[in-house]
Amino acid sequence: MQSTELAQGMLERRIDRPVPLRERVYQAMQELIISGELAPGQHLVESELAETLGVSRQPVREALQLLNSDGWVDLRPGYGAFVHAPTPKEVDQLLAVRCVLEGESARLAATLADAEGIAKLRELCDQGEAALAADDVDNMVAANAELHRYVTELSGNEVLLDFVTQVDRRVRWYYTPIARQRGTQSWQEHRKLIDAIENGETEKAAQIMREHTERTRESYLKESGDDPNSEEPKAAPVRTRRRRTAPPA
Amino acid sequence: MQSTELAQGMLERRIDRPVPLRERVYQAMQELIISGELAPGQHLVESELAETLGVSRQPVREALQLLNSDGWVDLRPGYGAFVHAPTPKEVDQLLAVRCVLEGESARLAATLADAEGIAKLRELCDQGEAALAADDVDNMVAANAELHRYVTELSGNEVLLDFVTQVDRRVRWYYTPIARQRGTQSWQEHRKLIDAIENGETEKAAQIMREHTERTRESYLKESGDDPNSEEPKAAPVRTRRRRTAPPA
DNA sequence: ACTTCGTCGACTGCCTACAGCATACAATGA
DNA sequence: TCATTGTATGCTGTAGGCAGTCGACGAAGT
Repeated sequence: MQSTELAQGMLERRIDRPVPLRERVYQAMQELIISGELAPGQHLVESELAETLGVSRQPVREALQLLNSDGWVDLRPGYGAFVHAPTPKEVDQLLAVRCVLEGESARLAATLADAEGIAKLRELCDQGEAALAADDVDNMVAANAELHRYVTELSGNEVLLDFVTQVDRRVRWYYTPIARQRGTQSWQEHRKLIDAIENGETEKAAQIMREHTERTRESYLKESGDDPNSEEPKAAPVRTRRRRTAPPA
Repeated sequence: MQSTELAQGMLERRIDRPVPLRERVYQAMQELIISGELAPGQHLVESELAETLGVSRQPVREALQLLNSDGWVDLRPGYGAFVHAPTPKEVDQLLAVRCVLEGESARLAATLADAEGIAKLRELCDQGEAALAADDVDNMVAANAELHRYVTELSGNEVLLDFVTQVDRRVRWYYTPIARQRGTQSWQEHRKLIDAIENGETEKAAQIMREHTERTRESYLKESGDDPNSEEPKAAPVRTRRRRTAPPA
């Protein structure tokens, strides 16, 4: 009967189940970490977080495990959770991995991208350059991130997209100063990349992307002034009195 | 005082805390999935698993979340956990990602590897070829996996190692038939790879590794006979009576 | 003083319990 | 006969609580 099908059609928009608490805790804690309210190395006490966020310990625990698998916190069985303190070395290695992954993204995108995709890439370029001209760093970083993400999406490899996203989450912190430093040149490179993708020049696109991301990496090194081999976390672990401290790694 | 330092030195071996239950549950379930006892698509009921494994639901939940982040099971909030049913497309994409990641591994290894590392690689080759000659597929697969892993370790990039391991876990299933098919040729390629690494020929090593893993990927396609674009899971989801079924994705 | 031992508080890991929703099935009406 | 509504049951999400262990601190012994 058509009424049935119609009804089903109307219900097709998935019913949004209430978001589990663990998801919301995850979001909240991510923001607390980004904002620096939870300092790198700091010991995260489940009961405190639970009280602060107004939930029980269980969703907090589950959120912590999520955060752990995303690299935001380190979990030491029996000792608790600690805000992850990235070392310059780790960031450098992440940027190196990003370089090869996105190189492959560009290569695949060059074989697959259609006119629509190209148009969207160009528009993101416009947005980014407009933000640059307006000295609006936040929007420039956002446009940049979305452009890179979208290239990977155009690669048609969802696993690749997944990995790139993982890397991206863990280095997003460091983009702002880099973006400020790289400025105009970065967007010129984007333009060339898009041209190569449009023309289906796979190797050239891959090459451009690799060099582009490699320069980002160099920018990070210059900007941070850190020894890329340093194993020292940038922020020293916080120790408060009567607080469990991290055991020897 | 030296006695103090001595004592600390002796304690330096980390105290092995009893392995948390969630870890053991994780292991157990991984094996159940690999052995096929838990079929792809099957709904995993927390209380059943808890009873089977003799623990409460909590560690089971935590193990499920671990398995989720490692790609073994899919978690749908409010609906429960389902054994991940990989599609040929997904496996193909994973192998494609592995290809670029390990290519980079080889490149870096060629710049860093020392004599000791090279020797270990050669030994793994010996082991693998011996296993091949003895028609011992399991050991051959193991040697192959360890060789690839060790190349990445030699790259000196721990993040890269982490990512390669992730990919590896998710495709390990499929190695056995491939290894059987590729046989001798695979180990010849390994030898050439090691030579290139030893000689510090970075680009050549990377090239060899990319082609080597690319051939693995092609072998998978041939062996499985599946359309790499198929979105259909290889094993149909199991539905039992009175069982919660997967909601529309 | 310096070390060693014991005590205390704190936190994690795990368990049990309960509320609410989802599904399957039966009953009801057209 | 088919669609719809009601009902029972299973399962997830969350709360709260308890035992074991770790770390800090102080007391006692050397």
